Amino acid sequence: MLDLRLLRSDPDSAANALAARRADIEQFKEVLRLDERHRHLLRRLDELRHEINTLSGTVGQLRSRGLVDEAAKPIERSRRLRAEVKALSHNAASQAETIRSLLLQLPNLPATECPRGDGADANRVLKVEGSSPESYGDHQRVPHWEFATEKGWLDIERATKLSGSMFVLFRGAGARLSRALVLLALDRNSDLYEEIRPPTLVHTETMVSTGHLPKFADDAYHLPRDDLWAIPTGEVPLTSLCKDEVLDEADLPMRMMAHTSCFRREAGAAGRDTRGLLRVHEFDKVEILAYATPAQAQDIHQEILKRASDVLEELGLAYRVVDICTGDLGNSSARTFDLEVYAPGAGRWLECSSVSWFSDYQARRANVRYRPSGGGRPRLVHTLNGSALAVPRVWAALTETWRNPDGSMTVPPVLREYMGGVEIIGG
RNA sequence: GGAGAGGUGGCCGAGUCCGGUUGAAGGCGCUCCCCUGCUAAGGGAGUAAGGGCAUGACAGUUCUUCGUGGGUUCAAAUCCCACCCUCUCCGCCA
Repeated sequence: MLDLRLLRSDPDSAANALAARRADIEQFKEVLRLDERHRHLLRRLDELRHEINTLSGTVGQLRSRGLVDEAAKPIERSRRLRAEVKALSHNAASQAETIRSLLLQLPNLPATECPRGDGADANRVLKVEGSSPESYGDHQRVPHWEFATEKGWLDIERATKLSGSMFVLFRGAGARLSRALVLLALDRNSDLYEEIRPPTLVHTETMVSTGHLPKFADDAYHLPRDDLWAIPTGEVPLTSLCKDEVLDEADLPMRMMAHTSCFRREAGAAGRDTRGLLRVHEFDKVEILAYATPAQAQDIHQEILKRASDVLEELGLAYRVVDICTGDLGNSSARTFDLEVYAPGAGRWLECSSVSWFSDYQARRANVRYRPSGGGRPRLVHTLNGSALAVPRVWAALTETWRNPDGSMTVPPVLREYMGGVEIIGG
């Protein structure tokens, strides 16, 4: 959520920033208009309440001195004022609600460094690491959905039988490989990031805090009977972990990681990227996330990016870093670097991590604050996160990249300790 | 799911029966100052959040908030209703 006072004090730059990401400017202007009226009403209410408070003080004093008759007049006046307050405060409350719901729909302001542009075409590739797409052998250019099923590592047909299309099932060495990737990602970050195993079902409010609701309700699974939502990412519970808390500045940055299932309805994506593991409804992911002071935020952003890309490097995968432009930025983000891993069999770059800086947009919704070391008012933290490793797409790129001419797969050295020391699978 | 107890400021904890100068005693923590050669101990002062108005800044002023929402009243932490959450016991269950 954006800071209303900031919008008020500099509406033009806010409007420009929002326009850069193609947000609804009319909605933004409506917020400002309503806010103006709302504040006017608040002022009037304050005056009325002040008078009521004064009058009841008077009544109390008169009565304590036994002057009951003298109290009749202020009581009568106060009673009339109360009626007025009731009527007006009803209006004020509904105004505030409208303002909030409009505000919740407005996306974050993109960072000034964020490349301008209307869509994915304007995203900027910052760097490319590892083998070039042309350098792979024919044996690596086989898509995973062809050989992995054959090898018994992946069983999409049966997963579909259980849960429908776009659900997948790993088995045998494939399942173990999935688990190995999770363990690797956790181990590589356990030096600084506290491991957390959060709930995967959360309240509506928790989903609102990260910005996944109210705008993107269609993308998430909802259990109406208990009004719980299946998290689309570990970012959701981690961001709200310290909801309504005031942290000490000395505790920042506060780093956390979580391995969870992630659930996505992928509404509107039906028929797109549906082969194999390219786009699935449920997947495992290790998320890393930090609360930081505004001053620490940029360093942490780079730190998360480095950690996420280091794992890909260790796995011997080619990847690139993409600086997401304003028009393609996620709703809550001020700046995002996507990591895309190259899958030679699928023949394309697969987005496997979005490393984002949310400024105070999520923290304002979740109300996560810190008290500055020098004292003073609590301030909102900044939130940052990224996938340390999202299993399916990395699994896909990995099995394709490390595929041998005989159809077996060499287990990358870093994964062997998690694979029972095995060097080759499917031989 | 049943019975009981409880939800108060950064934390602990009074106040709730008998509504009024209590935004809230006391303590802890924290900040500043004093004292002590250092440390330990001691003394003093300050210290909730959010919003409106106003301001160059500091100060100021006012409103709201004692789990949440509603009600009664001139006046609610305190009375009434509903709901949520926590704890203990019982039941059920991996």
